[in-house]
Amino acid sequence: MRRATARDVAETAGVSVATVSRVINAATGVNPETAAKVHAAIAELGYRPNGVGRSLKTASSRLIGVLIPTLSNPVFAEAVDGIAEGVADGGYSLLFAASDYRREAESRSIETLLRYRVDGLILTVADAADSRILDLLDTAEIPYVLAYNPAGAHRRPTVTVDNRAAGALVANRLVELGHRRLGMIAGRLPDSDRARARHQGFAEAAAAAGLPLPLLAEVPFTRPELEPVLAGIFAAPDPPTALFCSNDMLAIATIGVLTGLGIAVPGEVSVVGFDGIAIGTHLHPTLATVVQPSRELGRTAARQLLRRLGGEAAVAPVILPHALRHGASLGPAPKSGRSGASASVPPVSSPEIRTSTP
Amino acid sequence: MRRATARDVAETAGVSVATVSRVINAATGVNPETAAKVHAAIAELGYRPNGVGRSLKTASSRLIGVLIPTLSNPVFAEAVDGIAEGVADGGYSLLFAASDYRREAESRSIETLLRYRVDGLILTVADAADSRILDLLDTAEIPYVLAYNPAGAHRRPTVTVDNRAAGALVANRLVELGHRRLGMIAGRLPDSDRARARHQGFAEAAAAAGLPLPLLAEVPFTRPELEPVLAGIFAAPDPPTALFCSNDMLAIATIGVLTGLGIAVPGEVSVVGFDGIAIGTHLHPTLATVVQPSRELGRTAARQLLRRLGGEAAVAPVILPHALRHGASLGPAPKSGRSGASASVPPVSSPEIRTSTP
DNA sequence: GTTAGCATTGTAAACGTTTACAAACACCCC
DNA sequence: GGGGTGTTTGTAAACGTTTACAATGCTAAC
Repeated sequence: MRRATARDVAETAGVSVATVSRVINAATGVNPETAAKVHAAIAELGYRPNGVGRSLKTASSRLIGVLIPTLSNPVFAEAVDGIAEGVADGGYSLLFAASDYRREAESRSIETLLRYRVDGLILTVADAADSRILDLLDTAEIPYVLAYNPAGAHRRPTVTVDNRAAGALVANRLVELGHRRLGMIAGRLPDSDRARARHQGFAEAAAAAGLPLPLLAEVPFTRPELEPVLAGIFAAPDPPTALFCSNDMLAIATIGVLTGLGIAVPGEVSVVGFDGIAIGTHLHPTLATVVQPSRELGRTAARQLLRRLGGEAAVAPVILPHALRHGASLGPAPKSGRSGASASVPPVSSPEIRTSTP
Repeated sequence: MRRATARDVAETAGVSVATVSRVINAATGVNPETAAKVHAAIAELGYRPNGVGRSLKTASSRLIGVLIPTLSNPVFAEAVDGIAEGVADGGYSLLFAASDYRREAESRSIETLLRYRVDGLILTVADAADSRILDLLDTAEIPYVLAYNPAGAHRRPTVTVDNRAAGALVANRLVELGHRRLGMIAGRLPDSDRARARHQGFAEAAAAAGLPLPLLAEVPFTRPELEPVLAGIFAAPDPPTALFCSNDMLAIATIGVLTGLGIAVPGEVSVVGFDGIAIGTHLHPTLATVVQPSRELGRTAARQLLRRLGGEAAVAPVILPHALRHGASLGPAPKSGRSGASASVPPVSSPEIRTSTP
């Protein structure tokens, strides 16, 4: 049976399609009796307005495109849940795509979303400062809001935390705990401006505290091969006593591999993550991490975009608060190096050290 | 600047819109030189075909609607990732909605998805056997595939595991380990036919092993208030020595609350979850659970739906394999009850006990 | 009784595609 | 040279809405 159209409803109700349209759009100026007839016809036929026809005519799809790296990382899943919550108020629906951290998939997915004529986009891209596709959105004047991507010279609207300050916060806390040899495990830096900002803050704070440049290991975001990397790091002399991981998933995997290698966490090495995924507090050991409010971040991004769609001019970046959550994976620096070869760690001069929580 | 249309491209290239359409659809029978001209015009104007116009004409949106309870539970997030992977092959995109476990949101969301004229749907509903909205989809002959919802008399296409057998598997394993007083913590049973099937299998196997009816506590899926529930259970005489939770998130929360109440896991009570979310192996204690292949489940659901859209008749249910994953949250029954008041547990007669792994 | 004003409804033209059909043309064979 | 065949292109109608505009009928004021 063919699906009923407004025309069918019109015939059944004995009115014109224009009247039907007025009724379903709750427009003013239609006789209550007529409206009742139309509603009866709608119910009788099981009519459901065709959004495609409407979109074509009104040039508005009531669709928001969402692109994130992957749903397998709870930090993004939660944000999308928040976005869904946020756009529902405005009567928008979500057209979803995942890039799997691949840049070419990023462009391709956005192109697809644009084909559907989404009214706006919420995106987490590899690098907000250097993105052809974002340039394209800008020139085409297609409204979008970034999520997680750091604010910067690009002046693009985004909702995020201060990743650099957060990275510094971690370094300072580690220094406070007596760590002198720091390391960072990150997803490939070119694939994540967040990770880059976190690393920058981390390294800067380490330098400010008079520490040597932290070791940096980059691994692919998807299926990182941590075992050889970590084995290598801890086979070398004077390995780090603390590792900052660019996200919680990486931190969890890192702790798992370290444990497998017989390296005690936090006895021999402390691990700090980033994101504050809910499950972290239930891990063994509980995960020390920088918490960012993901659901709220998604909701805010949605709200900002709706505001923009509502006619407001370019919206300013929003920086949400972050916080360091303590966990059992973080402890004081061990008294001596793993190999026993390194000299004892000199005491840290506390006066220079400050943690900052925005 | 107005967005370029096929008409603009046609004028620029000096051809008709029909030819433009033929070119972008890679149709046969167009002169290579003409095609080149058209491609040049497309590039020059930055033309992007309007999917809305196309959908209207072709009566196919190349859109798949997805409805799940929530993205906050990794089991669904992973499945959606799998679905996205699966439909991408066919050139489909995903229109996403979450019901938050509320039935009325379920209908409302599906109605919305249908307005966009999705070509098909992948759904996890509260109760596949009793759903007005699924009846509606059936009569309207709108293709859909369920995910996670158990197969049953309703004969609806679904991709799932044998939840009942899995529930029985858990009970049998607990009996093997000497547990005699079992309990189940579940989301509200009317809100989840999966939980119901798991409970059924669990209770049946317990009965078959000659055990008393397992205790059952139902809590809301969203923000379950476990503390009073568990406190109540363990204040009563002869509390259970093993708890089967209807999903991993609930199991994790349960372990957390039990620990807070000073009840040792698995020393005093064992906890078994369901879903096999990846993080479970990193928990403290590691989570014993029934593993279902979520990503694969999503991928399969997508494939089944595409097959159906490709013209195949009603597709049969697919039952994927499940497996019990051991974890430290599961141990042998304690020698005596928590209060010390209960009699010693009689030894279990092993011959009657069988575990089954499909 | 006329007519201005208002409320209600209808008519028809878009929106951007796809596609059946027709037209134009070149080629080849007799 | 005529006509059949095949390739390439164009014309125009449709898909299901919304909405500007016109038309209709009614009320009320003159």
